[in-house]
Amino acid sequence: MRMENPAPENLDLILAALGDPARRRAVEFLKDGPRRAGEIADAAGMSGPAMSRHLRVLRKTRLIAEERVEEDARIKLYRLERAPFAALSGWLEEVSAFWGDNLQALKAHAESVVQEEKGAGKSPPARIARRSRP
Amino acid sequence: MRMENPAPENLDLILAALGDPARRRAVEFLKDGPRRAGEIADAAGMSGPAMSRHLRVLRKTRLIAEERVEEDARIKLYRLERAPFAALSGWLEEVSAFWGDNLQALKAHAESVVQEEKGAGKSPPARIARRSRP
DNA sequence: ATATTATTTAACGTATGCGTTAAATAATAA
DNA sequence: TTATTATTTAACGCATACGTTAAATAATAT
Repeated sequence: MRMENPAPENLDLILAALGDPARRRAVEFLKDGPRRAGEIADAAGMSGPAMSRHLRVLRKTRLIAEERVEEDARIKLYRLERAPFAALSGWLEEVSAFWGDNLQALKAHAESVVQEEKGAGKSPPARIARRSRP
Repeated sequence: MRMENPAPENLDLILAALGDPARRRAVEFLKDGPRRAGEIADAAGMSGPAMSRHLRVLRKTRLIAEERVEEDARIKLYRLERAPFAALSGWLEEVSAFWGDNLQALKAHAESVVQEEKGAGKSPPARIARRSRP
C-alpha cells in the first residue's frame, strides 16, 4: 500500500502561503523554536493584526500549529508543523527527477547547510517570562 | 570556501512564482520535457496571453529558460532550470532541521516516488512536428 | 467584579495579480 | 513583398491580498 499523499491542490496553498515574504519570515523565525504571536509580529516588523492574518493562513495549510503552555494557560505558542514541508520536499524531488539524479546534490547541499549552522548563535528555545505584576 | 547562495529575497520570488496554480501546472507539464508556449497554455487550459505572462514570471525567477531548436529556428521551447529548485530544496532542508534529522525521511520519500514513477506513462520528450504547409 | 495584557476580528483604503480580447512583433514560407 | 503562424505586449475589468487603526474576545490577576 501507499502512503496517503496530501491532496495536490494543497501544494498550491502551501506554496502560496510560503510565497508571501511576511509569512516566510515568520516560518524562518519559528525555526528557532515555538513563539508567541506578538513575538512573531515584532520579528517580522509589522502590526499584530497583520501578522495574525498571516498566521491564520499558515495555520490553515498546517504549516504551523498552536500549542498551549501548561505553566501559563494564557499563553499560546506557534510552532512549525512537519507534514506540509515534507509534502513540498516530495514534490520538489518529483520535479527534480527531470534532471536525473539530483538526490546526491540535494543531500550534499543539506549537509553543507548543517555544517554552517554548527555554532551559529541560534537563540534559545522560547523561554516564557512569567509576568510579575509591577 | 562556500558556494554562493542565491540571494534570499529570490526565494520569495521563487515561492510566489510557484504559488500560482497555473504556473505550477506549467512546471509540472514541463517535467515531461521542453515544450512550446502554446502547448503549455493548452495544457493549463488558458489563453496564450495569460500563460505568456506566467511564463515571464517563471523566466524572471529562472525556474524556466528558453531554448531554440536548430531544425526550426522559428520554434522556441521552454524547459525547467535546475538552480531555483535546488535553492528551494536547500531552504526546505534548513527549515527541516527544526525536527532533527528528516534527511533520511526525505530520501526515503524521494525514492518511493521514483519507484512509483517507474512505468507511469510519461509522454515522450518533445517531438517537434515540423509543420508541412497544407 | 474590574482591570490588564495578548490576540483576533472588523472595517477601510490601496495596490497588485489574473484572465480576456485586441493589437503589435518575430520569424519564416510562398 | 506579402501572407501565415506563434508569441508577446497593451488595455480593460474584476477580484483578492495586504497593512493599518479601532473594536471585540479571551484569559487571567487583583
